[in-house]
Parts: sequence; C-alpha cells; structure tokens
Amino acid sequence: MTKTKRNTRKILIDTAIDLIWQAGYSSVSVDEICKNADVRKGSFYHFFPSKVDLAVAAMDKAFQEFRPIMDEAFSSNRPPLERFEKLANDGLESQKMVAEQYGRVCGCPFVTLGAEMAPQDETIRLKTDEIINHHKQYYEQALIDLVQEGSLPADTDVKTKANKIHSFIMGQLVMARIQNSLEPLGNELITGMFRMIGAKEKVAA
Amino acid sequence: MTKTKRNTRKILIDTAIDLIWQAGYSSVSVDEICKNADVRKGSFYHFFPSKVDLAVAAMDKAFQEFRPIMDEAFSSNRPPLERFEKLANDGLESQKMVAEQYGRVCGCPFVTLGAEMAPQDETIRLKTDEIINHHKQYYEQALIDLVQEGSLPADTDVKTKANKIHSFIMGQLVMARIQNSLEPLGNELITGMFRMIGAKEKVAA
DNA sequence: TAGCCTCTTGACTGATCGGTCAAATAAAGT
DNA sequence: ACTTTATTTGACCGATCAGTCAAGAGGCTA
Repeated sequence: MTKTKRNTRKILIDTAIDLIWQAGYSSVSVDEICKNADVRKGSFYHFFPSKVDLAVAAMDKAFQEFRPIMDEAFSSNRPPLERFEKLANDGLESQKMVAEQYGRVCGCPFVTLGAEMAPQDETIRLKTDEIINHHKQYYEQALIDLVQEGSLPADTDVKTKANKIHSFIMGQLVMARIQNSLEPLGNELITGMFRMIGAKEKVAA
Repeated sequence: MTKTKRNTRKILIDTAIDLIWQAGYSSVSVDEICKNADVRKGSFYHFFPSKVDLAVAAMDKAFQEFRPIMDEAFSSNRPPLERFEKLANDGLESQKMVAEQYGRVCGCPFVTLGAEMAPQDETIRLKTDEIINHHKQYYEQALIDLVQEGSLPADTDVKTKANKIHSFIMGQLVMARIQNSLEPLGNELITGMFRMIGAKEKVAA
C-alpha cells in the first residue's frame, strides 16, 4: 500500500470497476481501461501482473465498498426481517444510481463477472465464490435470529434457506441486467424475498 | 432428400452451442468454432454474416431443442404442481448430462449469454428476452391452473409470480455455473420453487 | 550533489481477433 | 452436354489483443 502521488493503482481499479461492471470482462480491453484512466500501459503492468489480477483487485475493492451497506442493513439491533427489507431498498437504490451513471442496468458485478469468467479463470471464480459466501452469511445470521425470535421453525435449515434467498436475489439482478429494467426489481424483490424466507407473523417479542 | 450433403450450417450451429455454452461468447473465437467444426472460415461467412448471427442462430436452435422438454413437463393433462416438479427433475438431469459431457456445470445457456452480451449487442439481448418470455408463459399457465383448482388465491398475480419463480430458477443455475456444482441445485431447486409458488397443499422444509 | 528507488513513458512484440475475397469445386437444373 | 447456382478453400486484411522492455523522470535520503 504505497502512497503514490497520483495513486495510479487506485485510479486503474476504479476505472476497471466502472468498465467491467458495465460491459463485462472480455469486452473491455486493457488499452481501454488505460485510456479511460489516463494511464500508460507500462504503468498498468507496473502495478498489475495481468488483466486478471486487476479484475480480482477490482472485485475486492467493490466488495469492500459494499460492505458498509451490508453491515448497516444487517446490524444485529435491527429486527431480522427488516434487515432484508433494508437490503432490498438499498440495493435497488444502488442499482438506480449505477443505471443513471452508466446509462444501463448492470446487475450484480460479482455474479455477472463470475458467470462469464468462472470457466476461464479459477482465481476470478474463487474470488466470486468468496464474496458470495460472505454475503450469504449475513442472510444466515438473520435467519438464525428469526428462528430465535420464533418467526421460523426451530428445525429450519438456515444454510439452505440462505442459499435460496441468495439465488432469488441474484436471479432478479441478472434478469434486470438482461432486460435493462429496474421495474421488476422494484415490484418483486422484497415480496419474493419474504416469500422465500417464509416467516410467520411474530406473535410475541 | 439426399442427406449426403455436409450441412455445414448445422454443424457450425451445433459446435457454437457447445463452445459458447461452456466458455461464453467472447471467450470463443470464430477460428476456434471453425476448427472444432472442421469448417474453413470462408464457409463460415458464407452461411453467417457475422459471429453474432451465428450466436443468435445457436440460441434459436438450442431453444427449439429444449421446447419438447418444456411441452412435455407443462402438458395440460399433468397436475400443475407436478409440472414444476418435472421441470426441476428434467432440468437437473439435463445439467448433469451437460456437465459430464463438457467437464463442467454450465447453467442456463440463454441467461449466461444474455448477461454477458446484453450490453454489447441488442439482437442477442432481444433473443434472450424472447426465449425467457416464452419460458415464463409455461409457468404462468401452470399458475393459472393452480388458481383454477383452488390451490392458489383467486387474486394471485400470476405474471409477477411467474417472474419470481423464473428469477429463482435462473439464480440457482447461475450459482451452479459459478460454483461448478450441481449439489445445491439438487437440494434446493424443487423446494425453493414450491416455496415461491406458495400453493396450499405442498409444504417445503 | 549523488545515489537510489518508485513510477512513468512510448515504442514494440507476436498472436489473435472478426471479417474479406477470388478462385476452385461440387451440385443441380436445363 | 452446358449453364447456373451453391459451397468450399486458403490466402489475406487491418485492427486489436495482452503483455514487454529499456530508458527516463521525479522524489527521497545520505
């Protein structure tokens, strides 16, 4: 973490997030990233041994940037069901901002990149998996808390249920990217998540 | 009907389905497709004006090949809930065969290709959307039949529910591709679908 | 001021990209 | 047979791909 005057490394990562999130990995060239970052290619390869390494660094950065949102939404002093609601609202808001900035709906950067590159590059696949698993743990903890407060049966398989919730959310985001529309997300995300959670009404506190 | 003709066009389409389903669109070159099909590049461009046109033709062919499976599963004389069950079983079986043949889990060819290429090429995006909508109609009809038999409330928004079911299935398939594993599909697909359907009879853990 | 280290620059590589073309060949119609 | 059309071939194109490299610029410390 050397502190550079221009901080070229950071600029390259931020540019990569923008371009790859929009267009995907293969559709964005190193030259294009360099041009957008106003960085010469020799500098690029001074900081990153390969294009893949930049992509992985970009995934890490994007993940670290999204963490506070997750931590806030899934804060343990928020009622567990409301955590999912907050995630849906914040996520939709984030998608709206990105869509406005980039000119199109982009969906989940990790899953989009993972689905494209998983067969080609194991380091990208593993990084995707790592980030996904980290997200699922938020869901799992919220489900555990739902069980504890009696909103879900005691024998609930929280890991499996967390997987299903995650699959649904990712499916919604992939469809939003393909259809280039946020409307279904706004209509279906929260209700679908709640349906998948399947909590009963909390009777007593 | 002399079948002795080489049917180069068909060979190219079949090869494209194989390679693109595995590796994605951008990661497969025209040269690679030609080599695997044992077709010279001049012949390729005799039958297809561009790589994109081949991809769209491949999507059409793959869709037509999958239609009988859908028609059989969603036959109107099958009880509506069982239709989803059959789809899950047949779909999982299909994924198993493909994974064995290709050496890795590939997920849904249409959504994988659509997510990668939607921002780059509108014809691919539209073809993806068309196929997706066609699939959703099977779900929608089954939901209508569930309403009619009283397993779902009369005021059910079947279009929205069909969207949610579809999102969940696609999410599961994308995750299977990224994780290169069919295990979650086998464990979660049917129960998750039923949970999302929310019909009265069936209960999922 | 000199030496050192980090970073930058721009020209360069060989491979590969999607796509073109004219000519050769095969097939089909008359 | 002859003509027309459909298909195949292999060489070829300019652009672009990811990645390399030697030389230089700039700042830091001794």
